[in-house]
Amino acid sequence: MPQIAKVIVDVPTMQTNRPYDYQVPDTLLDHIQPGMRVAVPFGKGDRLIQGFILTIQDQANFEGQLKPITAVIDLQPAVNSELLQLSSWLAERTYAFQITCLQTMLPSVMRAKYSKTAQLVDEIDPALQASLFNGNDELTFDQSLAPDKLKQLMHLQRQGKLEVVYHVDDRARVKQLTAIEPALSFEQLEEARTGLRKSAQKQQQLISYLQSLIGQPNPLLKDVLATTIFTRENIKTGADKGWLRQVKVEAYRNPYPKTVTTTQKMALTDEQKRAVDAVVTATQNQSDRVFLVEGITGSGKTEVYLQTIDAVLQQAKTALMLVPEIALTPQMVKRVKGRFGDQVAVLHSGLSEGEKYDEWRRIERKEASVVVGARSAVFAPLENIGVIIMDEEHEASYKQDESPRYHARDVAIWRSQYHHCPVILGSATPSLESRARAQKGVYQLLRLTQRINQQPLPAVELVDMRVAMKQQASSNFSPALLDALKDRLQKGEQSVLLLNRRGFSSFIMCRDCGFVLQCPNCDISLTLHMDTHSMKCHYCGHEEAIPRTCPNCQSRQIRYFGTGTQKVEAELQELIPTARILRMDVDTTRKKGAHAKLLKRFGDHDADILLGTQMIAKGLDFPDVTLVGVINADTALGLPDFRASERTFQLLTQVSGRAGRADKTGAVIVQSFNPENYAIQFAKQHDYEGFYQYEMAVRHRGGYPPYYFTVQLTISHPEEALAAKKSFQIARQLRPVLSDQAIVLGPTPKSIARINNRYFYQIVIKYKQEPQLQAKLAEILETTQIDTRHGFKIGLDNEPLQFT
DNA sequence: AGCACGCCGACT
DNA sequence: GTCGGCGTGCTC
Repeated sequence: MPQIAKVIVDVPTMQTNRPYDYQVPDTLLDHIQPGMRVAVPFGKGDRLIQGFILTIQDQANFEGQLKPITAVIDLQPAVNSELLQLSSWLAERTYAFQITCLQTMLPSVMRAKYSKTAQLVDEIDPALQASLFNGNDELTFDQSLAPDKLKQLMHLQRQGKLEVVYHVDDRARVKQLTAIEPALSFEQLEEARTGLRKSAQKQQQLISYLQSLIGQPNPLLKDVLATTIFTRENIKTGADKGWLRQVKVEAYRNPYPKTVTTTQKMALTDEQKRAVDAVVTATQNQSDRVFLVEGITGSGKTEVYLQTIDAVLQQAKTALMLVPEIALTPQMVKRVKGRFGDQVAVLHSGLSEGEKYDEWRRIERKEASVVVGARSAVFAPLENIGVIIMDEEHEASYKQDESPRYHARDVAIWRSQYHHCPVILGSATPSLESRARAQKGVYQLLRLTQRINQQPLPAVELVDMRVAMKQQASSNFSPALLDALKDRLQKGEQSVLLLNRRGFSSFIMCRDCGFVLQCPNCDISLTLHMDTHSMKCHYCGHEEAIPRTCPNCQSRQIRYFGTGTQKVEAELQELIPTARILRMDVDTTRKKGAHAKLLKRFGDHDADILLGTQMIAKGLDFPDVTLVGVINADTALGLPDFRASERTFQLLTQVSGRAGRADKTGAVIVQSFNPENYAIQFAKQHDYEGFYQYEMAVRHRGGYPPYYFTVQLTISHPEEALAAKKSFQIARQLRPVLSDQAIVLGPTPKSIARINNRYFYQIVIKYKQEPQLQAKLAEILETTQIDTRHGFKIGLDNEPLQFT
């Protein structure tokens, strides 16, 4: 019976976003399986591309002549049945191509690279061969190939003297090392010894050494050379005489070679114990319940995760723990590895491609049963998952900002339903979406209100910058903050300074009264557009002139808001010349490992003040930091995004938690032009619940998530008028299928209206229940496919986090 | 994406 | 007359 494989091909377009039928050659029949990568001919020229086998069946849907699969790339399926199903779901939910989803789930080295070579199949003029092929008979096509040479090649191809050969290169390489293995038995070696001269001391010793290896695991050559008296030459002699064999062994690139000190379970508080018990009970009952652990900083959320993982491992299941990229510090890894040892695999962007591949293989081979990783680790090929944990679940980095625009939280919940296991979402400041679900009973709320060390949360002092500016204009430092910094310097204690860089220069604020220009219709800040010299609302398109004086207090001190870290560093150095300042921002942490190095230097007291952007707010824990200063609390508030308050609250709460975590009490100083703003006030009080209630009312009033679902369409074109026209055309198509409950915002131009010479427009749909919406959006994507030929790009983001 | 087919302007 | 421009259609 002929076997037909349904293959998803690596051609990310709308038209090819479906399985293609291929014939399975008899030679491949016995080991081909769904989930394997294959190389298949595709299109007129039969160029070779990578594909994924979805299913194997005995009937083809396609009427025409089927092409055979050229080769199977994998020995084992690269994607198991669960992840295959997940890729379909993900493609549908995020409006992405299934091939893009499949590639996203795998380490990047498993994505094929393509190349094309020209191969001579007949004799040609030797002079031509010399000039074209440099004397060889093969030549790779690349961008450096001159057009006239290309012409000559095509001519030869038409004459049948040259063939174009396509290559699919799997870059997934297994690292191999050489090991030493005795080739003879103990007795045979002894026999070999008798043939030696007495003086051949080294060889005698080598034989004894080989005898001692029998029954032992084969040592690596490099270890033998490093730890024994034998040289490379001795080993070679042994191999030549047939005493030993040099064998290739697979090795993992180990990103954490240092042995970690084991750590012990900590005693749990009653609250922690209750949380662990609740989740562990769920794991025993195979329940796919979602728990929201709302725990203040220092309440020991991590210990709850670790003990839950421990219980899950005892049930012979596996565990997946997601952590935001910036929180995935060496300290964090050490803590988990210290508890669970070598069965932990770590996946994050700091690893090389090869290291990621090796960690992935360890998981796939069931050598690792605990996975710790950032967003994409949610696709780790674990089987029999017992719990999925997502720390800092409110973090925006869990949402991928390119296709497939998935949220790791949604994937985690999907997988938990597949594995019948619970999910823990943990945060000191849960996203409103999650907290609201806990309110409705969709998730189960577990609160940790006590700090482990029984210390009070640090006192937060608000400094009104409107007042400070009057005394000392144009300084980023209020007298209060400056005095506190000097005080810590004198005591030999450390300080952390946060510069909030979000919303840099994009909005304007009055320096006298803190007034931020708002849209009259939307309760959202207007964004400054320098290209059109106007203030615009990104939601409704409202536009007005840039004010010269403050509409609130008539001051002329109304201007763009924003400051860079370098400028602040220079200013601070001038104000406190003796302070050793460490600056941490995108510029100083670009290189691999730079982030960790900076943190280590600070931990080693190489500096007194750590100055940085948001990245300093996460997870770092230095016992000698007794002061946290926030230079500008309000910049995020000026963003044209309804989540601005939520982000500000989260950020302030997080940095506050950095102060005085050990025995020393900490202080927090927050500079703000809007000290009365509710997000800042609730953060000062460490009152998440209060903020949650208040913000929910604001969201309710404005009709924003979690009261509404949202979906964002982005339309772009090199010509602005065409982008605008197409957007309105799409909006017109949408309205008829929507109910009265749905709200269509826009089309409006995006805040950065032009990127790479393309003009961007967006449409945001807010809705509660629109059964027809998903299908209509998919249809729009389909029908606008023709337009991509004419320079249009249409993108869809389900539940966007960024509205800029 | 990338390849072939197809239909119009400036060259041997 | 042909070479080659890129608009259009299709890929099992």
